[in-house]
Amino acid sequence: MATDQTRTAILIAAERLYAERGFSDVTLRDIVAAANVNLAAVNYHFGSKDELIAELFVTRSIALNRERLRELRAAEDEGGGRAEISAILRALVGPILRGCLGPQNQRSAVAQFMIRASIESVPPIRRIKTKEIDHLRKFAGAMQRALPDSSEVDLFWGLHFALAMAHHTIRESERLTKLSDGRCDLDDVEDVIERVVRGAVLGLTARMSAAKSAPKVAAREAR
Amino acid sequence: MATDQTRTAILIAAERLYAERGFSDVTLRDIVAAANVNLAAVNYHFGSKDELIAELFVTRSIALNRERLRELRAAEDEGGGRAEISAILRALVGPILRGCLGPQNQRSAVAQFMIRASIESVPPIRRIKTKEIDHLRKFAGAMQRALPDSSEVDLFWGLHFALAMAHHTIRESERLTKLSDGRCDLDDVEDVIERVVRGAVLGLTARMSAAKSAPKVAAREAR
DNA sequence: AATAGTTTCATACAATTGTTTGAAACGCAA
DNA sequence: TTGCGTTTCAAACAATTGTATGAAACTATT
Repeated sequence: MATDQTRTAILIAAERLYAERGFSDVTLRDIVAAANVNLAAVNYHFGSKDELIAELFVTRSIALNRERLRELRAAEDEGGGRAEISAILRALVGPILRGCLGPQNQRSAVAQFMIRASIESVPPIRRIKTKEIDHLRKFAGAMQRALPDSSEVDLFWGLHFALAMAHHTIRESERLTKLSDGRCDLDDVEDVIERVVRGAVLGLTARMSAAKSAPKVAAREAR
Repeated sequence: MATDQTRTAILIAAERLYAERGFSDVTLRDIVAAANVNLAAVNYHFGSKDELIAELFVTRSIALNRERLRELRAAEDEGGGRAEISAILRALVGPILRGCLGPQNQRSAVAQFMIRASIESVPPIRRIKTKEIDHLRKFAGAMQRALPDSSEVDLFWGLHFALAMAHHTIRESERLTKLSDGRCDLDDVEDVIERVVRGAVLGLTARMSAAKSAPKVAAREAR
């Protein structure tokens, strides 16, 4: 078996191509061409195309979640077991944003692949995706410890909105650049992260500290 | 030509199927089966599959934008030419959220189709999508009038985040329900709209009115 | 060196897809 | 009714895709 050259060559090429062009645009023939291996190698080493994608997703999902948890633990340690809400959210959205934005050359295939997976939702991935929820629960737990007075529902919405802003920014970065005539700088990743975190934190903390600052918000009229 | 029965039957069936199952899962044979017409009818009436999708997208895009603008104008009229920022954002995200969430039976195929289009980004749609930016500029303009002291960049980010929260909520409604064990009620559309609008407005107005309320937000540590 | 197990390769297969074709059916004016 | 343009239809076509096959090449143990 040696070093599984062929196997890993396929994995690397598949991840890169899927990350760049999406699942629906990339065929097995594209992958084996990029990996410089024979077409039949995919079925020989992985059984089927779906199993290749599944293995890729599982591996990368673990890697991304590990990085997120690493940052979360670091933040918790720094705060003596209780992390700031902003640090928690930064740990949640930072890794994916850093991996998908910024200078082209230092973007990570892992993060870009995961975004594709979260966008396209191809069958083999959909089947696995349930596990992601367990991962998010850890962040929900940390948020609850950071903001013990907030309602659970509000916390879930805050978590959800943080991911919303992060993912949408990655997916529509081109549109935002065009809309703003380049004035929104998507290459300043740390600035983007702070904007996302700030937006989410405001939504989570406004009830307690800034409830009266935006009076008209709750007013309903139309319909 | 009579009433173009076949043509419209194809359009209706295609919109419903695409909205329900996405572009990649629906074949022309699925569409003509649902529409009860012959396979060749698609190419006869539309030229190609891509042109069918393009016509659908253009039509529906116009319909959704019209509804958004109608609500925006209504809000502006009520405020004597200057709409509240919350009303502007409500006009932006309300129509799509109302069309995609809530009771299954009263969801609109238009809105669901547009979400699919914004998610999957199939070639014929990508080519047209530039026009959407012009539409968003109108909302950016209204926001600028509502918050003349805000920087343009912040306004664009606010607009972007509002759409982020709306679209992500539609796409990941199932996950949010599961994550929160059903405690986040996605069927209460008006509540969802208020949460999205509130989140976006807070981000836009916090600098002026609640800057000191969330002190730690801007602090950077880790790395 | 010989052999057994693993891996690679060219090629073929079967299924699916969008598209085309040419004849049949239809609608309607002359 | 006749004739003509439009629309429908069944069938076939060409291209693409994931998968399977069987022989060849390779590896390593005996």
